[in-house]
Amino acid sequence: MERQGDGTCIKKGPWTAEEDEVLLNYVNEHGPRDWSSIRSKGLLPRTGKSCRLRWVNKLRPNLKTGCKFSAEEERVVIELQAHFGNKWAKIATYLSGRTDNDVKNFWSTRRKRLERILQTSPPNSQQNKGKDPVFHELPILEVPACGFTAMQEGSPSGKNQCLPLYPESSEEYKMMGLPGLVRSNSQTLEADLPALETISMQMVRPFESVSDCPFSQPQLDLSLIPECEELAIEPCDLNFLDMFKQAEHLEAETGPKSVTSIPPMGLKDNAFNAKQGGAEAPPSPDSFFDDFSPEMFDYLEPLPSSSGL
DNA sequence: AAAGGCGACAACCGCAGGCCG
DNA sequence: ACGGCCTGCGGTTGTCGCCTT
Repeated sequence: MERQGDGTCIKKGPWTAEEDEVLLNYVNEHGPRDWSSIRSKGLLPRTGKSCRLRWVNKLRPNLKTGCKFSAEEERVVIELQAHFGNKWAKIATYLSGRTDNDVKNFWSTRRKRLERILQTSPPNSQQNKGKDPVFHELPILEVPACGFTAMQEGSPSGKNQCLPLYPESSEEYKMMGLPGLVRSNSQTLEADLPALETISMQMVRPFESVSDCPFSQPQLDLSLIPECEELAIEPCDLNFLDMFKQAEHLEAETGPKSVTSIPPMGLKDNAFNAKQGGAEAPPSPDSFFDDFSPEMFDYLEPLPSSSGL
């Protein structure tokens, strides 16, 4: 309990069943609003904020409480995070029964795990001396941002298209990741929102089989955003290729079971090798995604739930 | 069996935006 | 136009239970 200036006490910490009941009764009677009046009326010694949070995250109807993220949900979160950034509330609206807190927790747990996995990897090659560790860029590496665009087969243009992304800040750019720099022609994000709705629909009705999963059918028609082309090459040098070299090195040392035995994220061998040689032109945009497949997620994190698809 | 690591989840905090007087 | 209040959001931290060593 914490005493306020007005003499009243504010309770913090875990909610009791009795408090939940009071809160539910209040919402049933008044609707999910006027949270502050719950305290002012003396119904609960909780702030309006705390009440709202409790209702949104636990008491609201149709929540998937105690239910782990399915493989499809994971993929959707990954895709949407690549496009929206850390807009958890927005992402949550595309996942039936999930709250922003759920998505946020899911993502941070995932990120922590990835960081830890890579931290246990041997030190980077000389190329990384004096640079931030590669794992700082992890969210980039795990997000093949164009994967879900393959489901836009019914788009008006009749083509599968990548959502356009124009990073306005370096932070946005970092969050987005290289694949997000690739897009087709002049489409707006708003124009692609129906496609996102499709994702939501898919989440409500889980894919019947692997072959139904739109993520497994990448047919991309992509081109680089001209103004970002230069930027796109940079992270490739700094991160992707470092990762690939690391992976290659580690695989030689520890065998293919190593967690860092990383497939080259859709880079075709020729593109990868050309880049390694350093003399050739950067890989073509298409070559980044020709090999995209759902398995590309799996090196980062096994998806136990996906095995049962 | 005990200890530590880790993942999942719950809840708080600070900030920003909208609304209203 | 301005300030206060309310709501919503994102970041962070704490807790608990399970698993591994």
